[in-house]
Amino acid sequence: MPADPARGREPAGLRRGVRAGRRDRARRGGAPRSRAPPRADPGQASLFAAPAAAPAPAGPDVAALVRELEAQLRAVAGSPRSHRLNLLLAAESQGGLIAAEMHHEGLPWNRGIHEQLLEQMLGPRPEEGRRPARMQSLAEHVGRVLGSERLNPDSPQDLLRALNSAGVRVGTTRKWDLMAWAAQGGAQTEERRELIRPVLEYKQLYRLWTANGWHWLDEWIREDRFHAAYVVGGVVTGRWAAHGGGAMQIPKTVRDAVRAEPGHVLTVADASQVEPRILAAMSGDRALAVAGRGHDLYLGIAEIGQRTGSALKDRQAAKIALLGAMYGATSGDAAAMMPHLRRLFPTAIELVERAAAAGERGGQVSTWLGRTSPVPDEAWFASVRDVGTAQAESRSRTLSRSHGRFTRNFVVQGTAAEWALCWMGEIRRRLRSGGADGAGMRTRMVFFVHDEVVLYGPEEEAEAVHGIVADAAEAAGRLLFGDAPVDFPLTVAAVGSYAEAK
DNA sequence: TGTAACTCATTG
DNA sequence: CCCCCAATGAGTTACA
Repeated sequence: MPADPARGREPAGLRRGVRAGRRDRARRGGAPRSRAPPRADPGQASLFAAPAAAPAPAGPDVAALVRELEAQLRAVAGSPRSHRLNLLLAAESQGGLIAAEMHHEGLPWNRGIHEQLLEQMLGPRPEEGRRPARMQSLAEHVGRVLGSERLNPDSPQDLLRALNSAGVRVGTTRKWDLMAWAAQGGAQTEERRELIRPVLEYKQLYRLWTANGWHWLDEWIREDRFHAAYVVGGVVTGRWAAHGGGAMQIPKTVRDAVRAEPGHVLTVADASQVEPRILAAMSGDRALAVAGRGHDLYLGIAEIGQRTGSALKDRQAAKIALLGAMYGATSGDAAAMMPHLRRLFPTAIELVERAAAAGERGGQVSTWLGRTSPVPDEAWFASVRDVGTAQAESRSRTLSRSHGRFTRNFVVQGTAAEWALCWMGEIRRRLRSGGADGAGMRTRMVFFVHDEVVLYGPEEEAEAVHGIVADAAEAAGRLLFGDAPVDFPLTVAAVGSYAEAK
């Protein structure tokens, strides 16, 4: 059953019911549309009770909610894909519940270990408004080395000027630009590395300090828990977003502060190569599905590549090619491998190409369960139509292609988000019905990042939990794709520290 | 002075 | 190897 990612849009009532996301905010140009009411603070636990002392809260208008629900039910009933839409609504609803539970539960966070880590890397906590000692001395050192006293390395402009005048020919101050410059040094590569080393070190410490330093600890860790505030369906594709604390970007360097208490264990379950597996399932591409059965999908492709003499002969090549196909790479190794990929997996490639073509025309695409992509705004259509000059035509193509890459990725990323939602829903159900006495287990889901779930509970439940997350992954695949020959293997680790996983 | 946009690093 | 998809957040910078 091939999916048609470019099929017609859903009824308007449903499109309001299934939130379109927050993409408008990120889009430049054009006034913010601001049609959505201010989002309720996810940290506020009570949905129904009005704050006692607050005057006339702009709480939910029950009559309006009922009207919205009725419109939604009508829209779903009138849709040719009502079964899938109902599944989407149920999954979203369950997702809302899970997000609230995770927020309430919180990820165990050992403040002492985090502080130890900060002190080790940055030095003691500085006075307010001052740099940590290690950063201050690095800043001064960088200034001396580049011959720019009074350099403020926090300022990209300052830093770029100083680098250029010291002979470091880079266009930006990005880490990768600096490393590329050093790598091109020929015989001087080592000297160049030595020159930029303190700059890179400063940048690394700066990031740690500003994103996950003492301020972050003070603001986000309460009683040794990090309570991530999720926004279910907050991303335009249907992925979860998180508001506050950078919950979806917790760097690997601080994950060692996530610790189980004695007698407890963290179970970290990570789904492997979800998006290409999703692509295999929704396109009905048997060859791609079979390539991932029972083992690493990219390795599976590499094996096929070797057998058939294709250029996709190692894991890295297969990975780059497949990611490029889903992201819409137009240059480099990924683009060069597209013909090989198309020869091996024509059905899968056709799906993403059709999604891209629809997007380039300004059309909508939809996920497996029926979430539709937004229509570009009027300015987009105007620019795409304007091909009066060479410059305008070039701009038109850039915009068109860009939206094509977005819709190309939307179908895969959005359907992967649906799978993840079903996966967590199945985990939740099994946790609640599992356990020796049937009263449910004590282990809870405490954290989620797109294709990875962290659970926390007593050691003695760890083995059962491992089975539950794996069963749930399989069940989610069946729920969405029936008996399609695609499986969803996991990497599961029962650990005392998040840093030990993966 | 206050806000919007940019820059960079981080995650999947 | 940093090109391409989706995000958040802090700090800087441009500008009204």
